[in-house]
Amino acid sequence: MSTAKSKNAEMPKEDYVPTLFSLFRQYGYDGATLSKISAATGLGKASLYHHFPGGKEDMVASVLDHSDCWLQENVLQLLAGKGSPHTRLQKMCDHIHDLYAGGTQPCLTAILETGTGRDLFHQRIKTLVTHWIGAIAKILVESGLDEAIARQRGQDALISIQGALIVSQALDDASLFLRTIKQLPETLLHWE
Amino acid sequence: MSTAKSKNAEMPKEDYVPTLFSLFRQYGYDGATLSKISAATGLGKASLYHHFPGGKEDMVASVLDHSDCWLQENVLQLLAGKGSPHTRLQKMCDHIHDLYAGGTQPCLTAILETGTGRDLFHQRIKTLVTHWIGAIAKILVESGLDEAIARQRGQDALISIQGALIVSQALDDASLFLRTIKQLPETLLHWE
DNA sequence: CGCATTGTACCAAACGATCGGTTCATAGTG
DNA sequence: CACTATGAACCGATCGTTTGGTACAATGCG
Repeated sequence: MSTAKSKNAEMPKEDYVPTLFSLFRQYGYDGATLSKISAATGLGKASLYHHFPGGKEDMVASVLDHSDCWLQENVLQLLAGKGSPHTRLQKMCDHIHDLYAGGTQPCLTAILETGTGRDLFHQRIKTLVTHWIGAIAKILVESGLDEAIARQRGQDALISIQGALIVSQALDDASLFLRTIKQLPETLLHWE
Repeated sequence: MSTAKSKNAEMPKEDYVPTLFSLFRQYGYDGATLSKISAATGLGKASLYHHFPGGKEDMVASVLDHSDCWLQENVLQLLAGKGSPHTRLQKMCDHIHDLYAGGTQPCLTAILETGTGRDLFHQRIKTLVTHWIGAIAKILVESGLDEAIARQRGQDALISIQGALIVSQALDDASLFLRTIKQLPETLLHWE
């Protein structure tokens, strides 16, 4: 009986990362105050500093570690694996769908590129996005597209995902996002 | 007297809107503190409250008024005007290029959809984006596309613009944004 | 075994700094 | 002079952070 909310359950700090992830993607670095974080995690401020000695910056860093891990498992390994390119891209889109809760949740990296967060995490985000684009471009080359075209389409893939998230949330209409990622594999692999 | 010479020339509050616009698009609602606003405008806090009695929320509202005006002049009137659809879309893209400084500046509406700003301005932003999409869809219908397809492509246009802005800034590479808006008219008008 | 020691997980309270917001005396201009 | 615009000080609230401590389980040792 391990999952129930026991009062004295000792939680390693990884267990709080999903909650932090949800908070930072919603409020951003400046907007996610320690009070909000304390309320959301159920931990006192001081306890937060026990798990994350570096404070708020440390928390975001942990969330970004988790994001790097997500990208590795759900995109990089997947795209480099077995199956037809179309199938692999399809699976990537399924994982993207889950990550953004069907278009109802914003993107962490996008929101961290604003305000104070940008100064602190821009380089990490740049690296993450670069790897993502590179992995898509690679599978497109593998399936026969020209190198330059593949690189452009890798960029276009991220553009579509990020743009669809923003517009979907501006319009309160997730169907926009769903349509975009659904047709993404065909769009990327289309000839000429 | 002419416009130039008075040392303490009275500045109507509209003159500060561009500075506020630049600040809010860069830092967001939570990140743009009154201290930053005071420093950027050269006005003391009291003077800011003289021009904007409603405080920070009032300032953002004025910036959004300005944005509504921009959309009206640079998109809605333009797309409803004379010239071939392609030419009009081209001109719209030129204005978009200027608005976002060639892809080097973030989007105000996107950043206001985060943190505290979302609760305050979501409805206004939703209306603005809806009008933008509608205007693009209308000109596409006018040039012969099916109504449903035109509506989708109007959404796709905003998705591409917003996405390109985000990815360009994540990668420190404005060429991505430039390429996207350059090929936007052809993409929107393409047959089939 | 008994019992002190250590280490972990947690929190209430308070820190100095800064937040958004307000007031007011006065400098500048007509 | 009257009046407007403003700089500067101030307000209570909240910011991120730190201190000092409690509760408890595991360990060391006689």
